[in-house]
Amino acid sequence: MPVSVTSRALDTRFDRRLAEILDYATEIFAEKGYEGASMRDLSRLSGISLAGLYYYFESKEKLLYFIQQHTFTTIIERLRERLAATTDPEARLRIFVRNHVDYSVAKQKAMKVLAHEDDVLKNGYGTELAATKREYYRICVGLVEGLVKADGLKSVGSNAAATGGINTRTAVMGLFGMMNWLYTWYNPRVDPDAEVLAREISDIFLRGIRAGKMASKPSIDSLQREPVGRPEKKPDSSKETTSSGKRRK
Amino acid sequence: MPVSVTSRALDTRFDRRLAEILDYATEIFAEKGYEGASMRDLSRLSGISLAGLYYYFESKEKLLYFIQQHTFTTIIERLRERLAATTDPEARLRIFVRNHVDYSVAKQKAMKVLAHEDDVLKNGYGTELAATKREYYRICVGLVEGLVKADGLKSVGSNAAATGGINTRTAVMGLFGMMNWLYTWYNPRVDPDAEVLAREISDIFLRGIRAGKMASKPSIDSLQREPVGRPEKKPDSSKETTSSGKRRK
DNA sequence: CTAAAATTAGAACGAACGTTCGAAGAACCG
DNA sequence: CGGTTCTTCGAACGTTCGTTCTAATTTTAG
Repeated sequence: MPVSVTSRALDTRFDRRLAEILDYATEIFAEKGYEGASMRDLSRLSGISLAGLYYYFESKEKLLYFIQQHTFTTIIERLRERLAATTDPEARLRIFVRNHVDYSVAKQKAMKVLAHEDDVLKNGYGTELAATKREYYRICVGLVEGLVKADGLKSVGSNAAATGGINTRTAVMGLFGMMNWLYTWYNPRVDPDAEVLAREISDIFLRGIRAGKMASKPSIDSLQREPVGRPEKKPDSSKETTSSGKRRK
Repeated sequence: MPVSVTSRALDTRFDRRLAEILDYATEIFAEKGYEGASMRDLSRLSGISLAGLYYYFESKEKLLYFIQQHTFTTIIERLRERLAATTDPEARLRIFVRNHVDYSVAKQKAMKVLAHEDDVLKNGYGTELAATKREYYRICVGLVEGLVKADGLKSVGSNAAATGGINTRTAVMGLFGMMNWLYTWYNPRVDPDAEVLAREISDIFLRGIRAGKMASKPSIDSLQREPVGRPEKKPDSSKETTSSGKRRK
């Protein structure tokens, strides 16, 4: 019977062993992808027999769930601790970025698994993870809105706010993009450390969403709704492709 | 024998049929991932028998290669056409973003496959795609450097340039992050169209890399080298994980 | 030391995988 | 019309997949 999911309980032999296996699993999932990695790969890497693995978890799916859930909750946990330190909007946003970048740099593989195998888990664990993810997203939106409010003015409407002429959702997703893309390119040997990196990303974002003398139009947009998706038949008009092949022997 | 890979040659029946299959393949690869999707899935979706598929291409791997190579070269092709229109640095950067966003919105699934199955292909096709990708990346770096130069000053050093205090590589990767993350969240029914989206992303990026009155330190950094990676043993000190499991019946 | 509990692993399960083969059907050209 | 070429497919190939069964081994506690 499952007990907890958070950090505690590294005490028992069982938990320590499971944690070790999860690290190995994170490694191959990051390397070969969830579907591409086999339990036999994990067996080989961990040195535990194929059947032996199943003493610690009940399925490959649950293995992925453990990894993702732990990664997510740890990030949020640490964020909450750090955010308690200040109420200044800009400082809080910088803390958010710093926290995310810190974890991405320290646990690059776990972040890759989190970002890469995002929509693998289905109805059971999938919805729970989606909720955790939404929670994290909402924290970020809250920080950005706090920032917009603190800067005074420039906010247009209530849910379709404009940040320097930029939709809040777009801005937040842009920030997540910069941070979550890290795993594809970050190389500790040539790239700045987490502190510098977080500052650079924060700078781009903060300057980016604040109004300045723009080259194009200042900000006349305010017509963007929130995500409430109504069901509908999607036409999806995409066609066109390549040619070339083998053409029969 | 393979002939071309670019846009032409939708003439023959063979090419038209292959193009159709590639569209179906893009769809399931986007939905289930390359490893997760089976040839039987593709057979079912396309209505072509399992064996019949192999008349048009020689392996699942080649299928992925076709999709990725075509997507990449099309984007670059269109970009080159559009860039010919102007020499103004800012306008050119905006064209780059617009072109990328346009394609991402119009061919969301293809972009997902491109971004998601980035490191699946190995030595043969893999290196060719990597070269194409690097070419695209270099175009973007060129545009950003042109922008920095046009803004005058602020450039520090030659390869470790500072754009408003931000490493060029970081800035470019941040931009790619914003654009390539699109496929994870963009919803045509609630989000701005490509034009608006491209403008918002460009605005964030352009304001972001230009110096302004900052809240924190202005820009004293200039100590970041370029990617020249020397081979070395990576220690990779990451440990720590979750607990909880089933604990034997 | 002994007995119970926790932990490991060899071997095998059915299912699904990518791919191939040979023959049958459809289209084309004289 | 007949003959050649292009296109399609059912059936099967060998392999690998996630998972389970059962028994043996190791650890723990009295």
